[in-house]
Amino acid sequence: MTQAKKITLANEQADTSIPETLAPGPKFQRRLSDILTAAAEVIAERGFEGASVREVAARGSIGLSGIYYYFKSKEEMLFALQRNTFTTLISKAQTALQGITEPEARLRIVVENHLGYFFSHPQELKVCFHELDSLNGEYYKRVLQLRREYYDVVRSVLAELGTTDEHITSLNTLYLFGSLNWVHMWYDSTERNDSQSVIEHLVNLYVRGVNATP
Amino acid sequence: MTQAKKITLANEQADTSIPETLAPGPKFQRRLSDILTAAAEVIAERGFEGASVREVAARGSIGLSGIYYYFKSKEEMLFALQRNTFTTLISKAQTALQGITEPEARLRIVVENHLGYFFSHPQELKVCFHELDSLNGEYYKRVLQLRREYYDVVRSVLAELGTTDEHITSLNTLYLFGSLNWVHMWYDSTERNDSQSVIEHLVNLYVRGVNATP
DNA sequence: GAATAAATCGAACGTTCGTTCTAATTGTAC
DNA sequence: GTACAATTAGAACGAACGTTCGATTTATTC
Repeated sequence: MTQAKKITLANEQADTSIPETLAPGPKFQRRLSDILTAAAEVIAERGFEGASVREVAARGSIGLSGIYYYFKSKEEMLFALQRNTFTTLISKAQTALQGITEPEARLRIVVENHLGYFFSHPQELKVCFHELDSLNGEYYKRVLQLRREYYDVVRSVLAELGTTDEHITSLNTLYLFGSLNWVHMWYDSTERNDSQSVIEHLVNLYVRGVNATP
Repeated sequence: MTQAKKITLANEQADTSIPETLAPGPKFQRRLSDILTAAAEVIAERGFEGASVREVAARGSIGLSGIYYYFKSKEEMLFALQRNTFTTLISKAQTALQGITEPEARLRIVVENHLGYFFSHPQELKVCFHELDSLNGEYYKRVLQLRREYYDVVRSVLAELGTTDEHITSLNTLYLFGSLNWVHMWYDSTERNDSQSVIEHLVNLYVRGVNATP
């Protein structure tokens, strides 16, 4: 009954030690994931305020009130979407970085990871990009924390690359995030816009730009 | 009576040759400008869909229905805001570039112009950054055209700086816009965040990053 | 100061929104 | 097949939205 609340907010497993009924249930998770995909589509297209729960429900093949079985509010839906995206980005980046030591290769991995996820999940990234401010209170704080974690991953990679000045490295990290997140405004997957060259030229820009003292 | 429509959409002067009554009237323009400032504040804070005409009216010290004396719809208000911002950005950049020939100096001027306008009008730039997709039809087309004009100004400056490859120059221009437009997500004017160093490091990054063949 | 235009106001309209509630349906274990 | 929980459906709520309209106030011209 309070399943949705537990899952999306705390992600804590039901610690009931009764028989063998999988607590959240794989079916529940699959349905929830479907709804989040629909939500990403609608919110990316209309913005969070402009997206109606009714349209998310329709595109998720569920009734309007059915949404509220999985989320206690529209805002919690947005929170779950952003939380999923950032935790995925962080864990994928950390996995891909493991064992790689060469600084330029590590930067390439970070850029590839981010843009690769954008190419396959453009709506999710666009929503995370646009709608942080649509969250309030605890939701806002927790997503902000995840963004900081992700930011730290990228900054530590840039720090190894060139200058040792912390302030400059921080600025460069923020500039890089700008470049990365702006891609959705111009990248057109229907044109033969080579995704690999987008990645390569961005890496080149920062490899050359970060190095060398003035 | 249909003054608002003429001004905001076509900007055509009333060609009545009667005596000496200034057609649009400076008072009309001043009031319209006040309302647009209020609109920028509210839309920057709540997003276009989330911003209510009622709140814009209240912050502009005018009644709800008074807004519709100046704009025929909420969407036209957003259009006027974006049009003003981009035409200002373009004309300021062109003026500042006049007579300057050194490529690096020209890039510095472009970055200074954009960020300087952001530091003094953060709400307006945030709105332009976020809400292009909230416009439809003719409004959308005309703002898109202005963005392209501004993009061309910046691209031509970057083209003089280094590589002669058109495709790479276009990519670098888009990366630069990303870095520039992302600033509003992290720049805090209350902290002693030195705005000049933000400009300088970004210029350095692109001066070094654009040059040199792989 | 009367006449005309510019600017503002207050009330109301139909619509859509997020959310809730209760009942019905489906799946699952004995 | 009966009992019970998980899941969905339908109808309804009050609130807030963009927009319109007629009347009223303010400014301008003679």
